[in-house]
Amino acid sequence: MTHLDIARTEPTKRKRLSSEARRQDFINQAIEFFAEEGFESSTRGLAKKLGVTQPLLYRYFPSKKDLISEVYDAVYVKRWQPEWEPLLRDRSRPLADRLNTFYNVYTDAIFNRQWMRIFLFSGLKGVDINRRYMQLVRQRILEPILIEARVEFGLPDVPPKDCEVEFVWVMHGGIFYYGVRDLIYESAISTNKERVISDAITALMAGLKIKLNRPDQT
Amino acid sequence: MTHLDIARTEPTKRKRLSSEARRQDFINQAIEFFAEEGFESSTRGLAKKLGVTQPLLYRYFPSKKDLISEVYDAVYVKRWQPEWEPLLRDRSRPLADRLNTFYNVYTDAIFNRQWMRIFLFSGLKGVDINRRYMQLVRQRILEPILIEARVEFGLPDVPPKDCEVEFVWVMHGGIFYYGVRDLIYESAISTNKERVISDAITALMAGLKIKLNRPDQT
DNA sequence: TTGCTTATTTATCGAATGACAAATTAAATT
DNA sequence: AATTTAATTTGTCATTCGATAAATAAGCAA
Repeated sequence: MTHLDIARTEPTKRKRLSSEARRQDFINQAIEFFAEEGFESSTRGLAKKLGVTQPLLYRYFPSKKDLISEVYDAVYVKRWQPEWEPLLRDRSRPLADRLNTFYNVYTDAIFNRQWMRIFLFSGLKGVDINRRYMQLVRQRILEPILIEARVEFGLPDVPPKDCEVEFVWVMHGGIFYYGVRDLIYESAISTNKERVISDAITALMAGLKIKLNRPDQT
Repeated sequence: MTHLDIARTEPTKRKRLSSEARRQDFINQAIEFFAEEGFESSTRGLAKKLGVTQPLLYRYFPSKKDLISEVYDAVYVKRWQPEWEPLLRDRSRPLADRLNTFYNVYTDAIFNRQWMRIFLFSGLKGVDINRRYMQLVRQRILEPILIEARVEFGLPDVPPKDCEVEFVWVMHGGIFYYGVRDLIYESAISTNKERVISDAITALMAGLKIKLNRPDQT
């Protein structure tokens, strides 16, 4: 809608972007659009948001499916920061400190309405990239945390057990779900993210201390 | 689909259910259908699953929207058990025991693919009943847990602070998200629900002990 | 200017959607 | 068996969907 042309003084001075830049702009706006309306929403709705006609989209993307794939890629792949893992593994700092820093920067990256909604939408669709993201979290975040915890507690360096990974998953999921309540359900109580994270990490460390020191079945 | 009639020996012996029973059957199958396919899916698809024609649905429900409302009601309202709260408040047992019992029966009620998917779908749609459910969880589960914890720790009976509720939310959300990983993403590692719950409660109790005893800003 | 290339729109297709009215079938009642 | 009532199907509508082809407009090079 919005008919920007009408509001504009210069008549139809259409700045032509390079093909690739325009394409990127389309993808970015598609992220906003599909995050809000869901992937079932029409390409006509998206074109309206873009201020262009619907068939033009097919000049830039072969099909709606391909456009959505680009959206996934921009959200899941391009917003993952490889420096997160070394941050968790930096043994010059106490683990609790590292965890606080990490979860603050990690949630800075993913705690926004678009990321969260696209994650949930795609999860319900059962797309493959969603599963791969979960594996990435396990390998690059949760298992490193367990390894570092054993070092911190002076325990022998054995590979993390499944039920230990699950335990860290619960804490991680609790923080993630705080973001869902805040940004999607808009029902979070405290908007003090740092505080929520530090409390969760306190409980995680206390729980890990108990759990890792207990001789375990499984 | 399925063409049950063909498999059946007696020809077209169509047992006629009472109107209300048939309606309930439609709702139950609609839960399955929309949980799997999403609420955007067609009434024709649902009719196919039911083995009837699509216009028949409009004999039982004025519109698709009304049918979906019935689905929400059946899932959110009718599966909530009022005895959960007294269970949490039964001071004849240690709180950790009560929490274990409660979370096992609570997850028995909600840890199924249908409930979870409908919860997530409706959350993304931002329907009102979703917000009301979150308030119910807070009032009937999380705040009672905090009150009972203060009693357990011999602390004065003051109303729970927001950041304390948030802390319990994180644990609750962690358990909930375990269900999401298990039933929707199908990426849970341990399928030992009881173990996951008891570990989470251990961490919750340890975290609460630290948090409730610490003089707190906010 | 002229011609060439690329971006964008107009017009349209076939399929699928929610909904409705009328015809048909089957059960219930007399 | 005849009649009434309710359940179900057939047929159809206006709209919307993703996608394509052809026409137009705009930038660029000569």
